[in-house]
Amino acid sequence: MLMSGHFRHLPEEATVSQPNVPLIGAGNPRRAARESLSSAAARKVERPAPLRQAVYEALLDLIVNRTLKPGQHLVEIELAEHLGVSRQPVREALQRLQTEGWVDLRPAQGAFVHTPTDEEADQLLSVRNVLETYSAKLAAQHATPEDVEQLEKLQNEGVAALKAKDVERVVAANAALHTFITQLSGNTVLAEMIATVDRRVRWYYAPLALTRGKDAWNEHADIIAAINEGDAERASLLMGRHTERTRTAYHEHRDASQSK
Amino acid sequence: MLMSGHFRHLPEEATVSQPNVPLIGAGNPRRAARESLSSAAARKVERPAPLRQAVYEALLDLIVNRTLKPGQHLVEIELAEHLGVSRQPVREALQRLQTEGWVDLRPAQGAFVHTPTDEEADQLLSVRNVLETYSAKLAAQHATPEDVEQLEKLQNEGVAALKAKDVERVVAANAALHTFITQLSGNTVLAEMIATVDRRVRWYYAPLALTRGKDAWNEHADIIAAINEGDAERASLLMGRHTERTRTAYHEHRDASQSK
DNA sequence: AGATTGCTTTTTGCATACGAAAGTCTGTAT
DNA sequence: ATACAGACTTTCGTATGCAAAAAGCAATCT
Repeated sequence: MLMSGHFRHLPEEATVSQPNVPLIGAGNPRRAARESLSSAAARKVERPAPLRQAVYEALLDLIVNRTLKPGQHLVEIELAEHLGVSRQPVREALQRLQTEGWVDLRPAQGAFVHTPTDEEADQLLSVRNVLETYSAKLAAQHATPEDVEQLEKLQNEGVAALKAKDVERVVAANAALHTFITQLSGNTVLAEMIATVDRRVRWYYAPLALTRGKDAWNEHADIIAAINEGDAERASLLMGRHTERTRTAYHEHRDASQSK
Repeated sequence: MLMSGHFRHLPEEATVSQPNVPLIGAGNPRRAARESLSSAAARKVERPAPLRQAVYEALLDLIVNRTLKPGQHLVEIELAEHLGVSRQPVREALQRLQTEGWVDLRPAQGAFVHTPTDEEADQLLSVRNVLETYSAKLAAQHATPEDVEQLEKLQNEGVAALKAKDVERVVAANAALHTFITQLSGNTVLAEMIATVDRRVRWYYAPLALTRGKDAWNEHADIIAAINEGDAERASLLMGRHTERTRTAYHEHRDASQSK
């Protein structure tokens, strides 16, 4: 019977911008909820993004940062009350999360945070690698000297972060570099696809907290060189090797942590 | 003001199984609507699939077969009345169609059938080719003798259809062969991704009504041979060439029909 | 004539309500 | 003590209702 407005399975101080807006009295709940939810992402849109968009982002964030755990049953009304909206936008957000693979919707039972298997994680990783390899090829064909300059900037940042042993910075720099290459491909469909897959891959493998060291950044340097020379085949080949090594590293790391 | 229950922009005899169920009197509309909509796909599910699933399939079909034209504004209540359900399941189906790229949802304006640009179509085709090339590689690594036998069956069917000059049969055989290879890859994530992309590619290029002739099937034969030998690199290489030629053929065909 | 403002109509977005299905618990019979 | 039946509870799925945004339209002003 949904005691108080609280969200049962969440820590009291959850990581949402404005959790648990109380919907006081007669005011307009929609307006209030929208104000509270539509932070960063929604603000720059001309026409206010619908509530469901904000709900989608909030839920995705809760899943990615593991406030909502894999396998957990998501009860619509609890999510709704937690976010200060009705069930409807929550449902629509869950629909979208399902098609993107973040939750499973079981008929007449509701939504469950998707639990990835090792197999599925590996398959996604493979697909990402293939797509990234292709994006490197295209990037080599399209990159301008300014683009290469930017690549080298990102590369330097990564190496610096590595030297400073700042793991978080290394991860960020690595993501930035790879993302930039996907965008250089000029194929927006491809870039978006990689972004989507990559987000799930990171989610799956995040618990491993793995970063490859200097080797990875040497490989980056070679890839950038190939892009600079416009050698598409070589850029593609090197990216293929690079991502494949990352994949192997994940496997070894996982097997090691599983057997202990 | 929504005269009669009709769907304004559709021909009277639309291509849905049971259009315009009247919802007579006091009965249970949900049950009735479900019965009428849940043809083929939904029937085999144990627990009855939700209405939104049937609505999704119906709408996707209407879009793919171009009853609903690119750019057309989809008014929720018209779709709802046409299908004999309320707006809610329609909304949820539209959500899903958006994430899959079939419709664009403009805030406060509703759904519009997505209009593909030449550029987007080509990008999708490129991505599909890359993924299919990879799937051929994996297929060569996994295929059993029985699988190869099945491949050859499909190949023979295609060649026979070609000889009979039955375009529709050729298209079907071609799709079946490619699909089977993606499944042989053993990577379900990959296979589903290809299926999704492929469906949109076919939609975009369908107006061209293009089929490559004997060459394509010779290439198929070579690919199957490589898979049979377990030669992953060769299968991959050949599939890459094959899909690339298909892409070129599309381009030439399109440019020809555009300039006339 | 063309642009502009204010009103009306249409359509979306969200909230609420209700019936139905799945899950849970309790009591009884064996 | 355990297994089964039935009522009870929870939660979903869909329908309906209502406020607000957008689109259309007409009268007015320049």
